Formats: sequence, C-alpha cells, structure tokens
Amino acid sequence: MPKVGMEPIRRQQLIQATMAAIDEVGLADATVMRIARHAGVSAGIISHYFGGKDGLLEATMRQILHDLGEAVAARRRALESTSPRAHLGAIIDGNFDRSQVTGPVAKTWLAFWASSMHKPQLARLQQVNKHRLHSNLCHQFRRLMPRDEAHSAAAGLAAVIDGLWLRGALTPQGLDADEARQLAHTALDQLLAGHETTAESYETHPARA
Amino acid sequence: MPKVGMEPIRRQQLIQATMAAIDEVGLADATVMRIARHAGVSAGIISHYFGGKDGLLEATMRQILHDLGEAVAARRRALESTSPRAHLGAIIDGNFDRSQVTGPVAKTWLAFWASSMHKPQLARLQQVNKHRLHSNLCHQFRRLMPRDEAHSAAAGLAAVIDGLWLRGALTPQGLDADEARQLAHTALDQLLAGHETTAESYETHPARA
Amino acid sequence: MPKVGMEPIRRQQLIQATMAAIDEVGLADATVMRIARHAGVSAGIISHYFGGKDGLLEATMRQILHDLGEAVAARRRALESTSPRAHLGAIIDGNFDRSQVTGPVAKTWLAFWASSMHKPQLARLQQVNKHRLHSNLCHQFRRLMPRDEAHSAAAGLAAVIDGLWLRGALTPQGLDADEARQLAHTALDQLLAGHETTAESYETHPARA
Amino acid sequence: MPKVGMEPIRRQQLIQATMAAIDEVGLADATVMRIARHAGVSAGIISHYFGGKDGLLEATMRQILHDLGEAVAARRRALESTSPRAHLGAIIDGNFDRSQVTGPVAKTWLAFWASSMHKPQLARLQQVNKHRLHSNLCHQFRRLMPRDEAHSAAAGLAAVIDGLWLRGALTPQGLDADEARQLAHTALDQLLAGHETTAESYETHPARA
DNA sequence: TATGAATGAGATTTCATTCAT
DNA sequence: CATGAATGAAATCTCATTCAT
Repeated sequence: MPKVGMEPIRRQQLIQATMAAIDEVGLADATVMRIARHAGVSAGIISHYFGGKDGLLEATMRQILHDLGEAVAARRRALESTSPRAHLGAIIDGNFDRSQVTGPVAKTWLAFWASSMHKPQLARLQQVNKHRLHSNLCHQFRRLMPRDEAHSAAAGLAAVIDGLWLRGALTPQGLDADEARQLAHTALDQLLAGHETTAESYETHPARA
Repeated sequence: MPKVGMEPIRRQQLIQATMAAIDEVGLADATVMRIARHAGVSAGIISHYFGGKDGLLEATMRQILHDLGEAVAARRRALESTSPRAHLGAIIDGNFDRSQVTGPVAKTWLAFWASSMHKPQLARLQQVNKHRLHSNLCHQFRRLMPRDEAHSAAAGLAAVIDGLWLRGALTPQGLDADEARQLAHTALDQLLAGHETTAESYETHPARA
Repeated sequence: MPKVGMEPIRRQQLIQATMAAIDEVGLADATVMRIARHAGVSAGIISHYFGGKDGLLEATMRQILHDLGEAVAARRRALESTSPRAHLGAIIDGNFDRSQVTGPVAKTWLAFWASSMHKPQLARLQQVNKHRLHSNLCHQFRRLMPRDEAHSAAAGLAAVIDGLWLRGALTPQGLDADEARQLAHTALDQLLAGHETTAESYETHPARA
Repeated sequence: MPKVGMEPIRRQQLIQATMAAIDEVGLADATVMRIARHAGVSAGIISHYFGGKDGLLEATMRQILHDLGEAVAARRRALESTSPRAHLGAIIDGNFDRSQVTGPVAKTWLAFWASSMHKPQLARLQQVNKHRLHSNLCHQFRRLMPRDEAHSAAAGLAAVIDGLWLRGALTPQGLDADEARQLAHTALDQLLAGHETTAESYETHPARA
C-alpha cells in the first residue's frame, strides 16, 4: 500500500535496519536483502532511496557520527559550570552515552572503522570525527596548560576513550558504560593533576568547543 | 616443479600474502585469488594447505598474535631491572614494536578485530590476547597497589595502548610509533604517581607475566 | 492537475520521447523511466496509455512508418509529370525526406529494424513497409520494362535506398541527405538507361503506387 | 572434467554460442546464461575468459569481421584475372559468401550494427569495416574512371551490398544469396557501363586492394 | 605438489509494472 | 488524470571451492 511522503520514514527505517543487520551478522554479511528484511521492505528499494548499498552505508555512518556529536553537545549545553574539567567530563560522558554504547551502534561503529581504511568516502567521515574529538579536548586542556602539554593530554585522553570503546565492543556482554566512564574520568583526573590551581591562566576568555 | 617439504614455506608465504592483501584492499576484498597472486601461487593451493579461506585467516591472526606476544616477551627478557615500571615499560614498547606497527600488520590487526565480533573462531583468539595484555599489566601493577586499583590501572593502560593503536591505524601516514610510545609512557607515569616509593610492598615475589 | 482530453497529446508526447530516448542511448537502454523523463511525465503513465512498454514501442514504430509513407505520398501528389521516372524520383526523395533523416528518427528506425527480427509484432509492420517500397518501385518500373526486369530493378533500387540509409545511420555526423539522394538518383538513371524511349509501352494505364 | 589448454577452444565455443543465441532470441535477450547453455558451460566462465559480457560481444563481432575480410580476400587470391571487374566481382561474392549469409551470422551482424550506434567499442570496429569495403571498391573503380566518379561508384555499390544484406536479414526465409549476388553484379555492370574500354587508362600499375 | 578449468551459489542492481492516493 | 511508492523477477558478475591432470 504505497503512500506519499514515505522517503524520510523509509530512509530512517533502512538506516536502523542497517545497524541491526551489522549487529546481527557483521558488515561482511549484511547483505541488502538482509537489511531490507530487517526493515520489512524489498531489497530493490535500497537502490531507489540511497542509490546503492554504498550510499546506505555512508548514510548510516553519517547518522552515527551525527548522533555522537549530538550526545556530546547536549551534555555540554546542560553544563552549569564552564570549567575545563566540566567540559572535558561532558565530552567523556557524551562519548559513553547510552545511544552510542548500545550493541548495534557499537558494532556498526567498529565495523566502519575497519572498513574506512579502504573506502575513501568513509575515511573522510572518520577523519572528521577523529579530529573533532581531538580538537574539542585540546581546546579545553589549553585553558589549563601550555600548548604542547595540552596537545599530548588530548591525544592521551582520546586514546583512552577510543581504547575503552574498542575493548568494550569486543566484550561479549557489551561495553560496561559506567565502568568505562569511570576509567576515563580517572585518566582525566590524572591528566589534570597539578594543573587545576592554575586554571584560566593560559587562556582567559570563556571556552567554546 | 613440485618439491617435497614445501609445506612450512608455503604456509608462511601465504600468511604474509594475506597480510599484504588485506593491507592493500582490506579484508572484504582480500579474495583468495588476490592472496594467491601476492604469494605467486595458484588459488587452489590455499584450500590444500589451510582447508579453506577461513583456515588461512585464522592462521594469519594466530601469527600476528604470536608475533606480538614474542615482541613483548623479548623486551622483557632483555630487561636488567625487575621493577614493575620496567616491566610495564617493556610491555608498552613491545606493543609498539616495529613489526606490530608496520602498515600490513596494523591494518590486518584492526580488520580482524572487527571481524572477530562475528566469527567465534577469531573471537576466541582475540579474547585470549585481550586478557593476556590485561593480566600482564595487572600483575605488575599489583606489586605497587591494592588489587582494585591495580585492576583499574591495568584497564586504563590497556585502553591507552589499544586506543593509540586504533587511532594510529586510521592515520593515513600510519601510526607514529615513537609518539605513541611516549604518550603511553606518560600515561604510565601518571598511573604510577605516588605508588613507586611503596614498590614491592603489595607483592613481594618477583613478577612474571 | 489532471485534465480531460489529454490522451492524444500524451500519446504523441510519449512517442516523441521514445525516439529521443532511443536516439540518446539506444533501444536497449531506453527504459520507461528515461522515456517518461523525456516527456516530462511519470513512468507509470506509459502502462496507462499504451498498456506497457511494448505497446509504446509498437506505436512509435507505427508512427515512423506512417510518417515515411506520408512523406513519399506528399512528394508524389505534388508531381506535375506522371512519368515513371518522376514517380521513382519522388519515392527516392520521400525516403530521404528531412523527417526521415533526422538523428532520432534514423536511429530509432535502425533499432527497430534489428529488433523486429525477434518481435513478431514489429516484424509484421516491417514487412508491410518493405513490401510497400518494393511494390511502389515495381509498379513504376513495370511501365518501362518487362516484369522480371522490373522486379530486379525494384529490388536493386530498394537495396540502394536502404543501404544508403543503413550506412548513413552509422556515420557519426549522420546521413548526408543530399549526397544520398544524388547517389540514389544516379542508380535510378542507370537502371532506366535504354528504357525511357519505350516508356508506356509495357503498361498503358496511369500508374498509382 | 577440467583439462589444460582449453582457453582457445572455449573462446571459440562461446563466440559461436553467442551467434546462436542472438540468432535464436536477438541481442536483447541473449543473456549470458543462454549463451552459456548454448555452449554447454556455466555462465560464470564467460567473465573468466572474456572479462564480462561486453568482452564476449566484442570478440564475437571481431570474429565476424575477420571472417568477412577473409572470405573476400580468399576470393581475390583465387582470381586468375587481375581486371578491375574481376576484383569487384570477387568483393561482391565474398560479401555474399555462405559463411556471411547463414542465419546466425546475418542476424548477429545486423544486431551489432544497431548496437554499435551507442557502444563506442563496437562503433570503432564497425567503422573500420565500413571503410574497408568502401576503399576496396574505390581502389578498383579508380582504375577505370576519374576519382570523383570512382568514389560515387564505390558508394553506390557499397550501398547495394549492404542494402541487400539488410533486406535479406529481414526476410523470414533468410537472404537468398544467389539472387542477391546477381542483383549486385547487375548493379556493378551498370556502374561499369561505358568504362571498361578505357580500362587501365586511369591507373596503370597492378591494383592491390 | 601444484595448476587452472569449471561450477554454483550468492550479491547487487535494474526495471517494468501495479496500485493507493 | 497522474504520481511515486513498492515489488519481484531477472541479469551480470564475483568468488570459494573442487577436481582432473
């Protein structure tokens, strides 16, 4: 029973179905037919709406990236304090937000990570995100320490976040978000140790990342 | 010109060829024909020696895991000091050993990581390795701090190592091993801060991980 | 905005669009969607008006045949002389009429010719036209020579006309109508050589083809 | 039962099967599966030997062109006389050679003709052949008449040959080679009328086309 | 031991057609 | 009258694997 105005609905359905299929059998076995079955539609419609499988995969990755960025941004908007530590904490929490940690999203995320090494289209998206995390972190650390130290601290914290993610994705029961968050916060504490008293001394205008 | 005693040579050739192929086009496009071409043999022979493509992939992953373990073990054997910090440093260095960081190995490693989420055979290997790193680290941290803290420290350092690896694999120019090693050592320093003077007070017998 | 009385307009639009599409990408790639796009309507409407793609193709071929017949008939009606040579010349000229020689028509024509070998519906139309040309020519030659000779002359001239057409369709710049017409007239002259003085001696009533 | 050295045999089989399939159902419905069935092999092998369907079609067209060229060349080699008329007659006869006139070849030929209008690869082959016929004819006519006349005569005779071919391909019973040959020879006679006595006066060295 | 010929399953994509709106 | 959503069939191509030589 065809209706008009289905496009946005179908696109969303298919993106969700893609994550479900990748969660279920992995990217390699996520065929268009399986994805279509998950969405309850026929396979041909994927080409209709996304031009082909690659288009769907890219749209799915974009969605995940968008959701992640949104989760982080939301946490930061909700912040009362404007201290660097508060922002950094919000970035961490956003990265371990429920929506990012769910099985389907986590596995899809890792699948794309591996896949992006050989697909320029995905690689570009991946780069944008990688840089976004680093620069967000860097910006806040800059308010507390010299540039080089800030850069290293950001690299270290980014590695912790992604590493926890990676190891969590491999855990059969899925990532324990609370434990991961706690470990990341501990790492943050250590990176900030000895720097907080000098807060705002390196950068004096209100931060915005 | 068939010869006898070719088995070990061919197996090694094919495992190297597998990494080369994955490095070149990714796991998804590493067909048996491409792998065979890299090895300079015909495709049929893969089934002969490995029973099939899956067998070859498993053997390749096993090889990588073995090499990694060996790199770490070698560094630790070469240690003069037996201090926890020295061992932990050796583990870090082993993980960023040249052989692990080379393009082919790095990409193959990440490809398997993603793939292992849906292939029990690979997942088992992956788990073994993941636990090995964690327990190696834990063991050393135990010599300097209470169990819970040691556990967290190990989880944190493991995350840093894998995170640096992951982000490095995504970098177009490949992982900068020296920079990564330095960041990991910095993280280690912070994890050990305040614990070194109490060395050996929590565990008194010589460590061996 | 649906309107009444659109049928003849839409049919004509779609037939023209079919020729345009075939001219652009060939019969094999002239999908209903492409044809519909050329006509500025949706694909579904083709089934509505023509029962399906085959119906549209048949209607298109019929149109071309009709146009060709009309072009020849018009030239003959405009004739002052009733001599066989004048009629034969008019038939030639009609076959190289501008409307027949245009890119779209020429390519569509040849496409149908090839296609008709395996589609009975089209084959029947093609036969009718093939016979029409032959019998038109034959009729005029009969007025100047015995039956067998007339038959051969008609076959020869028909071959020249179709051959020029065929070779012209293949020429990148399209058929040079003037040159083709001239060559055909030369062939006609040769076929008539030695027969004209005896005109009307074989058939005495006014010709009508 | 695989054997070695099958490549040339399979290629030939598949080319013949392609003509058979096109003869049977037309180019549009000559799917790789149908072609493969005609050859008694599986569909996949077509991509193996020809890189894909297009490769097979091109090879088939090449084969037909080669056979045609060979048929003409053979007739001319067998010539005792070196007169222009003898050569021109041999060219005509070669073009209506049995191997060219068989149902499968004729239909395949016409199918490619239509198809070549939109496939550059085929168009190039077609052009080569078109020019070859024209220049072969031109060369001989040149020995008997001035350049412009020779050019026109060649164009006229080429048109007759192709036209007879075209109309023959459309005839349900297939082309009547004898009748066609006779008509072509008649056309040749008319083109030469009045020129033979002046033979060799325009070009004096032995012709070779 | 090793090759390459061959298959058959499976994946993506295209497309004509149908149908509710 | 007309659209666009949707399907399902079919076509091409890829690929792991088997097997005779």
